[in-house]
Amino acid sequence: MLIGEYIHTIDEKNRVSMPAKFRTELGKKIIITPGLDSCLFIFTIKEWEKVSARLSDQDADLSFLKADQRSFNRYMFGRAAEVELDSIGRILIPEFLKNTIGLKNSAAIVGVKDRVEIWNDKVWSQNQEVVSKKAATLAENLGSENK
Amino acid sequence: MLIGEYIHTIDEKNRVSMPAKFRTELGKKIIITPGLDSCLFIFTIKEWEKVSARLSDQDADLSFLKADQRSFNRYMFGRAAEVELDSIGRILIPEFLKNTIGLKNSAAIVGVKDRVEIWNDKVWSQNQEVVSKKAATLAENLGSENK
DNA sequence: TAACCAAGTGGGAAAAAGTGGGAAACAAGT
DNA sequence: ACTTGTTTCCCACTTTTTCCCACTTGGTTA
Repeated sequence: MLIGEYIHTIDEKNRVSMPAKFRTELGKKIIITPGLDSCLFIFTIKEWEKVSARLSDQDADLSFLKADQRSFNRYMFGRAAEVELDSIGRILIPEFLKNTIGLKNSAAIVGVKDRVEIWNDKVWSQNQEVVSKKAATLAENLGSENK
Repeated sequence: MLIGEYIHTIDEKNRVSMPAKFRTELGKKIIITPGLDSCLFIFTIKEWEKVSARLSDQDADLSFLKADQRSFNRYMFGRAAEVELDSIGRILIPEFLKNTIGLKNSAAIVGVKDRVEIWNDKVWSQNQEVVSKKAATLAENLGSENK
């Protein structure tokens, strides 16, 4: 399971070290896409296949309109990239993805169970501050929805 | 069952000794997360699997489509860490978790049935004072009511 | 009371992880 | 073919983490 938060540098060549703890589970090749809430999503190849199959499943009840589904798919697929880890575990972040979430030279790399997220580190910590205050409430809401 | 309160030192390398009484029950690997009420939770791997499964199920493959689920998963998994006890029973507290609850060089380690909690020792003792006063009042009220 | 043991604390040295940068390989345009 | 610029690969430095050993303290036992 991918968990934990790491702050790593993005160097002038757009390289970032994957936290060592993630490398075994991620494997050598990964898929990186723009995510939601201004971060990037990183999936293992396997996970990506699952996710993309479900997303493009026309019958799936994703609770949004078909037109929306199409645009959403363009967003997810059209801007996805397959990236390889170099010999010491770094990945190269495509320039266009870097720009979409305003990455500079420091990123938060976060394990969220089945995926990894990449954030502008400042945005990440601000977000977490807000969320941690709401955590109790969120937990309760999810608890009741999951019924 | 995990019970009792211990005050232990956090050294310069962020290490804390698990109370010897907890070690057998906790096992070699544990999960440490931010808890509620400004403390950290420590779970056994088993307990963690139960907790995380319950809180994140929904539509597992596409759980990232729901905003609340995303925030909560980020909080839950992004700020969790799998930690191993060293040969003499110490754990390493990740810097980011230490900061979230303002840990300095002394911590209260408390057994709470299925989990262990870690508190800033001052916060812990203040909390306990408040609670014990309430307890006394409660007891008195109960005593007179029970007439 | 001395010797002993278990638990907690501290610190040095080796190993691993993260960072930076140069040079080879490749591509594109002139 | 040559220059220019980008990408990839590799090496080297620095910092952090991990592993191991040793000291201390308090309680127990001979």
